[in-house]
Parts: sequence; structure tokens; C-alpha cells
Amino acid sequence: MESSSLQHTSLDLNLNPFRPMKEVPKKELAGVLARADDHQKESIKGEAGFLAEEFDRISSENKKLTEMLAHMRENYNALQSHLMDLESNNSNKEYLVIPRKRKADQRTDHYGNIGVQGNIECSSCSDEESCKRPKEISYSNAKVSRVCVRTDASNTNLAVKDGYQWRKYGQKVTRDNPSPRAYFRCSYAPNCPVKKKVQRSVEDPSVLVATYEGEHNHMHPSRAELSLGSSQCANLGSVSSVSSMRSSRPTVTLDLIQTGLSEISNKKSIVGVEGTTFQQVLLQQMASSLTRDPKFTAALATAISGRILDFTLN
DNA sequence: CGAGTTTGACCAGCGC
DNA sequence: GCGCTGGTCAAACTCG
Repeated sequence: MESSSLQHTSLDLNLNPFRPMKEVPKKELAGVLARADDHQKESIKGEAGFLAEEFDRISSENKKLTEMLAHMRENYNALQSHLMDLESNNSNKEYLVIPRKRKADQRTDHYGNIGVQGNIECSSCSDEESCKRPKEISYSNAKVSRVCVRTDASNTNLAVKDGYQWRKYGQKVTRDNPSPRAYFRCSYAPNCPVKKKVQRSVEDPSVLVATYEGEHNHMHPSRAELSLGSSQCANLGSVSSVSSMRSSRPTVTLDLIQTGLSEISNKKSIVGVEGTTFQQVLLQQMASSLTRDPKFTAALATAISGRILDFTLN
């Protein structure tokens, strides 16, 4: 995310009553007003006064909301810079929190692979007891990264397009999340040890959380295509390059609905895309919440009619 | 027919 | 030891 994504989020509702109205049929309104008698004019004026007050009140609310938004934006920028600092500090550390370590991860699977943590394989372990690891292990090669992908919540497909070729080998419903977790292996290269777990976020079912383990031992498919002259779309690159962090790692969110981009070349482009999509999502959410609010729509109708009355009475 | 997906069974680690 | 849980296997199935 980028601070620039929040630069243009003020609530400009175009409610300035003093703005010239080119689209109003003036002659038509003048004719209607001329036909009305004095009593009707009086009542219209009274109503117009009330509506003007109401409009002022709403305008001040709008101003307050705009100020609140600006304040939130400042807080967001401060948090963003703080996050960047933490991320840059963590990039020098290669400590990963391993929730569990199973013997199966060290054994050779039916693909002839060492487990995903093969580069930290427990060759020195003489027995089962000595193989037990502390929860926090220091090692430098194993990569664990997490990528969030925004998708349609109604879409049950757990596929996360990142340019690689994945083969699903299992699915499981976990305790902490009602949505199933899908397990994938990289099938682009026969001996690629990379595995991927995809599960919907508990907080937001429209977000798929993909956890990548290990490093690809082959060229990225898109680069292979690019080397052949195909430059149609860039890809995520090595997923490991997106993020390799601790358990408190920040995540990268791609909005595939908004952008239609399924593949992005690097972190920098992800940030850019996410900035614009974040702005779009924010605007959509604001618009939908406003249009769903009957008070707001009534106030909007009042303001519009106020403009018409201001024009006709002056 | 081969590659990929589904899904129930199985295995291993962990806590009690 | 037992039950719970996450991860993996593999037969059956689907699809192009």
C-alpha cells in the first residue's frame, strides 16, 4: 500500500448551491412558479428556509467527515512508515517461527523430494527425541512467505494465480477457520520442493491467504516465456521475493477483481496496483455505505431540491 | 489416456 | 495412552 492511494478521498458531493446550474430547464421552472399563487409561494419559501438549514447542517457534517478522513489518512501514513521501518529491519533477520515440524517433512516423498525444509534437514538427528526442535529456529535458506489475494467471496475455487503451475494434493478443514485449506505442490518442475497452502481469511472471506514454503529450483514460468519472446504479462516473480518474514509478517494484498491482474512482476508493482485498487475499494465502500443510508439519500434529495428552489426564488 | 482434482484414510506431533 | 489436529497419501473420479 502506498500513502498516495489516499490522496483523493475527500467527500466532494458537488452540493454547492451557488454553483451555476446549466442543466436545469430555467424556463420550465419559471413557468411553474408564475402559475403558483402567493400562498403557495409563501409555503415554498418557508420550506426552502428549512431545507437550507438542513443543507447547512449536512454540509458541516460533510466537512467534519472530511476532516476525520484527513486525520485517518495522517495516522495511516504514520503507520505505513512505521511498517516500512520494521520491514527493513526484519529483512536482515532470517528467523522464522515454525509452528510445527513433522518427521514427514524430512522424509523423502513419492516425488523423490526432501521435505519443504529440506535445506535444513535434520541429518544430525540420531533419534526422535533429538529431532524435536524449539519453536523458533534460526536458519537462512528456508523461505516462508504469505500472500493475500482478494477474490470473489462466492468463488469456492482456492486457486491463486501466481504464474507457477500447482498440483493440488490435499484439502483440509482446520480448527481455526471454517473454510477449507488447500495444499498444493509446484508441478512446473519435477523436483521442485515448493509447497503452497491456500485458505480463505477468517476476517474477510473474500481474501485468499496463500502461504508459500520453500524455494523454486527452476526458472519462473513467465521468465521462461519472456525469454521466448512472450511479454504479454509479467508475473509475481519468485514468490519468495514478495515477502519473507516472521510470524508477524506483513502481507501483500492483490485485488484481482478490481484490476484483473492475475500476475504481477514484483513487489513494487504490487504496491502500485494495490494503491489504486485500495482507493477504488475505499471509494466503492464509501459510495455503497452512503447510498444505503436513507438519511443520506433524503438529505441529498433535500439538497438538490434546495438548489432548485434557491435558483427559482432568486 | 494422461494430467489434475477430490476425498476419506492414514500418519505424526502435541497436549493433557 | 489417548484424543485432537495438521499434513500427506492414494484410489477414484473428472476433464480435455
